[in-house]
Amino acid sequence: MEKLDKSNHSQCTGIIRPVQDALDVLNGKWKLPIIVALLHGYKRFSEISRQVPGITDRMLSKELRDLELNQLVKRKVYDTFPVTVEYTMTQYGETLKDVINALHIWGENHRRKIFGDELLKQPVDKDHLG
Amino acid sequence: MEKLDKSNHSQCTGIIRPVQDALDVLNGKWKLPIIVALLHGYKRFSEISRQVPGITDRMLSKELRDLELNQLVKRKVYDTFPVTVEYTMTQYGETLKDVINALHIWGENHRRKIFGDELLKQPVDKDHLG
DNA sequence: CAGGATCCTTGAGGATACTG
DNA sequence: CAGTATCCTCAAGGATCCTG
Repeated sequence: MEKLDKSNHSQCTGIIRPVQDALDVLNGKWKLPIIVALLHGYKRFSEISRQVPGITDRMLSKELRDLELNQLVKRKVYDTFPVTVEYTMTQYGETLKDVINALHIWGENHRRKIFGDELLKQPVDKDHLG
Repeated sequence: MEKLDKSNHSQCTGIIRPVQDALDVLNGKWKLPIIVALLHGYKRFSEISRQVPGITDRMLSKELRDLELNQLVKRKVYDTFPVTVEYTMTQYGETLKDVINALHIWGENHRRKIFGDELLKQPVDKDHLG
């Protein structure tokens, strides 16, 4: 029974998990567009659907459930006919703004950097940046 | 020929693309562990491989190429025998630290929030958080 | 309106073997 | 040592139809 490989910087490696957690919350094709829509105040299922072009009902439903499980989004059902459902960001969900902002800043700069460089050489690899 | 749907907040929707760009740079199963390893100064292919448990040569090679294309990582070949290759973060790559830090802070708090809540109810859904 | 159920496609990633 | 080449699996996401 030997020591596990805890040498030098294994504690630092522990940063990976929380960072991945944060990334997971935003990952997938639709999470971000949905979150942005909700941060802008859109609420009903069909409204979000319209605000997120291309998404299917199935995915929207699934992703909203996911966001709800992560307590980022709150779901309220109104007993109208047909039924109306209202989605809102939770207060906690709003804390994502900071993260998204950091990503936004870096991402914008990255775009300038990559396109600025590569457009001069080759028609940018489509797999490289969306 | 009608106006595209540019109404109200379509400019704000433009934040989605750069944020996704930033997310793409970090996404996938291995990007982050590799980046963290390199931020800690690990360099040679096999060293990184050891620092990122579970990764295959194929994936490591592929991800490093990807990071290199994004100019986050620099690759240097030394004419030894057998050949030695050294990977280092570029100065630009180091700018990721800020983003990763923001994700880290939010992610750690998220972990506390979700586990703190849910452990009291049910054995946490494995699909929910890694 | 707000979804659920079912079936299908695609691509990320794994396993294994090989090479300069 | 530092990869490439091939084949394979599996899950994210798409398409379509159905319902309270």
